[in-house]
Amino acid sequence: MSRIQEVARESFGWSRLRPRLAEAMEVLLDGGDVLAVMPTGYGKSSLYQVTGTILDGVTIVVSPLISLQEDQVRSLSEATGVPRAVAINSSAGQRERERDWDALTSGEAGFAFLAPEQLANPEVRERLRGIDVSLFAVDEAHCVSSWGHDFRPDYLLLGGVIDELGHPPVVAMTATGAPPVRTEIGERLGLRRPRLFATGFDRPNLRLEVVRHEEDAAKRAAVVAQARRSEGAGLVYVSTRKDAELYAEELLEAGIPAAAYHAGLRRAEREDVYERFMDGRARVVTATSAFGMGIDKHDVRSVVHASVTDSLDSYYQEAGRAGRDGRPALVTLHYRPEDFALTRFFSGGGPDADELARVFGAIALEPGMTRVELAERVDISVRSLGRLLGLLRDAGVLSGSDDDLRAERLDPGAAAAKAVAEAASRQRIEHSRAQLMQEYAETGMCRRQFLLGYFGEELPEPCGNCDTCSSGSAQRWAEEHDASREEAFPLAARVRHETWGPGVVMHTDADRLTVFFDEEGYKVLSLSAVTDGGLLEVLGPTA
DNA sequence: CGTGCATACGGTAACGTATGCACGGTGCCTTACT
Repeated sequence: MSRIQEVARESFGWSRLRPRLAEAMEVLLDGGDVLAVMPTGYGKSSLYQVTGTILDGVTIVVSPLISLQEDQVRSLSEATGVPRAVAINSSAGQRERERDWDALTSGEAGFAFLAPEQLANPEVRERLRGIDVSLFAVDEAHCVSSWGHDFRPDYLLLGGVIDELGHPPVVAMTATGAPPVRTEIGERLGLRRPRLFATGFDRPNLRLEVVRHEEDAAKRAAVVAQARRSEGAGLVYVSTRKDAELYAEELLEAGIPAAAYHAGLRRAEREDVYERFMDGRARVVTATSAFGMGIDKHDVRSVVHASVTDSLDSYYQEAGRAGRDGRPALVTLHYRPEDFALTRFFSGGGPDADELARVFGAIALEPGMTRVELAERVDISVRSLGRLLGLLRDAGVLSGSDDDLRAERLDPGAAAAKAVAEAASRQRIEHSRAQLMQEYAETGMCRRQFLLGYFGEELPEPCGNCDTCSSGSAQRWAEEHDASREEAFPLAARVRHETWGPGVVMHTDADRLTVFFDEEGYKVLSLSAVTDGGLLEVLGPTA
């Protein structure tokens, strides 16, 4: 413990670490795994920075964005008496990359930042085997759950990489994550009895508001009006690139220094917008979800959503960029029920059963092909192959690492059918997350009570700082739903439903019970119906 | 699934309405060309 405080103080200049951080570091130094769910600004990064400095050997840090990796390397280089940090990614030339690998092998460098795509590369993994890895950190670990399934399937390979390295202590860090997301991170990474460090989610200085609209024009006008009259730095989150541009134009015309941000901009433009937002030249940024990770501006006074997001996890992450300085800030969701069409589209259609069967058949016939060879053989892109392989793995018909795939003894058609069922279940889960977003938007209860409940925290009284509290709706809701608390379904209890199968109790308030079912996702049940009908059976507490 | 744009339609001129169709987010990486 004294060594932890000493390194924190002398290398990083922190006079005193938060007790929870120091405790988590002790777990890591003892060889244990840690799942840290802590807000931005809490000092999550110190977990791998301090621990990695104390441990001999190399700390691997998985980081999703190259720009983030650069920030992280810079941050370590400013500390004193800390091993050198390198980022291994496509922005470096051949020669520089060789030098970095040499530094890692010789022990001169002690931190390596990589995106999961790097770790999917067999050559990179071969090199890692020649290095003494003493700590494995996964930053922004919610990406495992939100991106692993389709967008960046290599996130699902991290568990295998950790195994290959002999399972050094692993720390997974994220600022957001409802309990099912945490569970998934732990399972996907193969964490061993991870110690969970979850700090409070409540941000009392954020005023929460929701406005429902019927007409698109009315919604647009309301969003613009609010962004115009907001004070200080503001963010407007939209769901398409085109809308980001449109809103920015409209605000500019109204004399508001605004700028659009989305992934369609060139890198230099993106950096420019970011810098202008940071120093205040662009007071309002209208952005897609691309604007987010790595952004650390403390005085954002408002976050306006011009549409719903795919889940409350995403919503609270984006809205939570307001008021990090602790001073009052306003977060407002403007939505139309039609907005959900887009989130449904983004969650994707079902996979092609024929492609799945071809992939499976090709592996059964000739194991040991690389991904590129396999993609050529079955004539699909390497990218969609990654997604199909993930599905086949999850369906339990494929095993082994990527360079050594093994197919179960099964008819390709049957294997494909299992994978299709797996995808359908995943889609139901996605859909249920959007459903809970809608429940939040339409609830009469205190918004904060609802939101915190979603993240597994209880707020005993209505908060007094949201629109339903101000309108009196939250109070009425609390009175109407003043059922004596039913303790038959305690928090985190493992349950089984007649039709939805096994699940875990996420939340109870008054007469409602929220359960996350393994294969269906969230369901909000009426407590009395469940109790009277005997539909839900308690299997026991979760481990 | 919803939106927005282009084209077709009807009935004889211009223009509202109907139908069809493409498009919609997030980032690594690599390799061939300017």
